Amino acid sequence: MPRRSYDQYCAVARALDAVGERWSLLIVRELLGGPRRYTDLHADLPGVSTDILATRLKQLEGEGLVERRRLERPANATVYELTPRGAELRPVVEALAHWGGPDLGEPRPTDAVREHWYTTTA
Amino acid sequence: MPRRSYDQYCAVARALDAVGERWSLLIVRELLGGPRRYTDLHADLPGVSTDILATRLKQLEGEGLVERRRLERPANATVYELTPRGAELRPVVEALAHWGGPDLGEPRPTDAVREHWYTTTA
DNA sequence: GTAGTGACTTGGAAAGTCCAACCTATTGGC
DNA sequence: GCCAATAGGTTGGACTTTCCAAGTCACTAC
Repeated sequence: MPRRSYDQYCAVARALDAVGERWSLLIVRELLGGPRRYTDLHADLPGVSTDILATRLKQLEGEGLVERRRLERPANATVYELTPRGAELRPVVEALAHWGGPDLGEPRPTDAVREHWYTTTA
Repeated sequence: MPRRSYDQYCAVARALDAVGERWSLLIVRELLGGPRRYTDLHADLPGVSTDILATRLKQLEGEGLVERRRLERPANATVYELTPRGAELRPVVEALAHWGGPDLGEPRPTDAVREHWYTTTA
C-alpha cells in the first residue's frame, strides 16, 4: 500500500495523495483519449514497468477514477477507462501540458506539432 | 540525483519531470503565497523531512523555478521565492486544488473554510 | 559562555521502483 | 489435438528514494 498521505486538510495535498504518485497522471493522460487496453498503455508509456502499471491501475480503480470494463466478442478484451470523476482531471493535465509545453523542450517542436500536442494531450 | 525522466517528447511528462516528485508541488503551493524561510516551509508542510525539503529546494532552484535570497539586517534570514517561471505553475496548483477540494474530503469543511482554502491555495 | 534560533547534513531503516522472468488463460492456425 | 501468439498480469531481487532522528555550523541574545 502506498504510504503517501500528506495532509488531509489541504486540497492540493489530497489531490496529490490520489494522483501524485509516479505514472498516475500519465496514465490518466492516456485515458483522457479514450479507453485503452493494458498492453496498449504499457506500449504508450515508455519506461513504465508492468508491475507498476498494474498497481497504479488498481489504485486508480480503488479511488474511483478508472473503471475496468470487459469487452465481449469479438474484441474480447479488457479496457480501462476514466470515470466521470477521473475525467475531471482534464484541467490538471491541461495545465501541466501548457506549462511543460512551449517553453521547456530542447528539441523545440514546430507550431504544427505543438498544436498537435495541445489537442491530443488536452 | 533524481533518475526520473519519463519521456522527453511529451509536455506532461516533461512537466512532471520538473515538479512531479513528492513534495515539489506542495512547496510551490506554499511559495505561491510569497517568500518563505526554510523553517517556515518545514513547519507548514507537515510530514516533510528536512533532508527532502533541502533537496527539493535545490532541485527547484536548479530548474529555475525557485530563488534563494538572503535578507540583510535586521531580518538576517534566507528566504525562498518563486521565479516568474515558477509562478506560472499557479494554474496547475489551482487545478489540483479545485479537483481535490469540495468533492473529496471526509471532514467536510464549511463553506467559509473552503473559501479560505481557495483564496490561500490558489 | 551558554542557550536558542535558522539552515541545513548525515546515517541507517523503510518504502517505492525497476527489470527480467514467469504464469495463466484465450485465440488462431494446421 | 498441438503449437505459437497475445492479453493481462504476478513474483523475486537489485536499486533508488524517502523517512526519521540526530548532529553540525553559524549567528544572535542574554
